[in-house]
Amino acid sequence: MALRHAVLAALLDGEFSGYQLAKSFDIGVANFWHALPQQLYAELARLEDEGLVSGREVVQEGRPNKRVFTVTEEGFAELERFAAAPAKPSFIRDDLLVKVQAVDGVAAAPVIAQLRERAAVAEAKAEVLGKLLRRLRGELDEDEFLREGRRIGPYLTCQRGLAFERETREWCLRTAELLAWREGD
Amino acid sequence: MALRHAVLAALLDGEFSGYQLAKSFDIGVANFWHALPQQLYAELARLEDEGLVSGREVVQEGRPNKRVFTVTEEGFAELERFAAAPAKPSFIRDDLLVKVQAVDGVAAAPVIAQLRERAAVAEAKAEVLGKLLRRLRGELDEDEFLREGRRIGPYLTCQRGLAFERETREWCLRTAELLAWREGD
DNA sequence: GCATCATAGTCAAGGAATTGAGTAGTCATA
DNA sequence: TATGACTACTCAATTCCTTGACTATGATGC
Repeated sequence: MALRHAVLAALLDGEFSGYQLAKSFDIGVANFWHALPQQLYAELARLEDEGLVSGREVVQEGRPNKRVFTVTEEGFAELERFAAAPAKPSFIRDDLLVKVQAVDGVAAAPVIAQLRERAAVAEAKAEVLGKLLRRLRGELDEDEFLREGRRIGPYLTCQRGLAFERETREWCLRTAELLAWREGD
Repeated sequence: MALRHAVLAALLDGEFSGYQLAKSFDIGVANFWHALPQQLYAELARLEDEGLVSGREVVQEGRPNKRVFTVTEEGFAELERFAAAPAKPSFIRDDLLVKVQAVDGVAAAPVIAQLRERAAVAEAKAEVLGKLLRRLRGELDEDEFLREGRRIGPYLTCQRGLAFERETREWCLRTAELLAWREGD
């Protein structure tokens, strides 16, 4: 159960509601953890139950009220424990790679189309991440920020995400070209 | 339910038993899909039930017998359908990145240690993948093989895996150095 | 004055994955 | 001769994740 730790880590940047997390998970934390809204709500409820986060009602005008959460002392302690514990090996799951693995045995055309689409998605995501990086470091240049910034965690993970998306794009395009060439020839 | 497709894709390269798959998943298919032995056995049983693979007993000397599986016609058809269906977005889950995200709020030392360990693991995996690539292309050079080979799927996915591991290594090392420097200063 | 979208969240069912233990034969080594 | 390591596979419990539908308010467009 490590979604909880991803949530705690995301909440280090301030108060967020389940809804906000569900939105922002897609660009920030989603570089390394993905979750649907229902999961986030459920996890936040559990975390609050266990006293690792505390929620408060925010009354809003012009839209429904929301509950925002912050990490408690116990929450920090839990993160601390988690960070010091041995990490389980990461894993990727990608339908598209399964399809490429099987491409010699199935029709290539739909796989090529999906590779190109994925390349476009990766490019868009890379751009978003690039902007996020510029926003995070503000006026400073990268080296300066990384030496002196007081909140570099998200920056570092975004760097990783950006590199990943760029490479996904390159590989998808290369692979799509190759398969298309083999089809046409 | 897409483990089944990863299994089918893996079985395109020949007959394998659950045990063999469980081993080789770690180097080949595990670049994009990870599964424990129990899951593989269960999935193979289900696939056989549904007629997508067919198993046969192989009597062995000096070790327990095993059941190896091959993809049936229906299995191919299922793969075909899968390859043509829209791919769900891939996702990554990585404890270590969660830890880095949270690194401003927790002790950095254990995170640094884990980054270095991960870098070493990634390097080892990159080497294995490099060897696998050389083995797959045999005498040919890469371009030639990709133009003319008749089984390039695994090669392409290994390329992606190799790039991923290399980048994991670079990022882990850079990040570990940075965090260590910030600690020491 | 109605439809639609965005915010904000909830509920329940079912499938998939992880955890942990267990069986059983073979082989090397100490 | 017994200890551990490897092959080969199984079972059960639990936890986790996904799918899909549902409620409700306010804002915006037509």
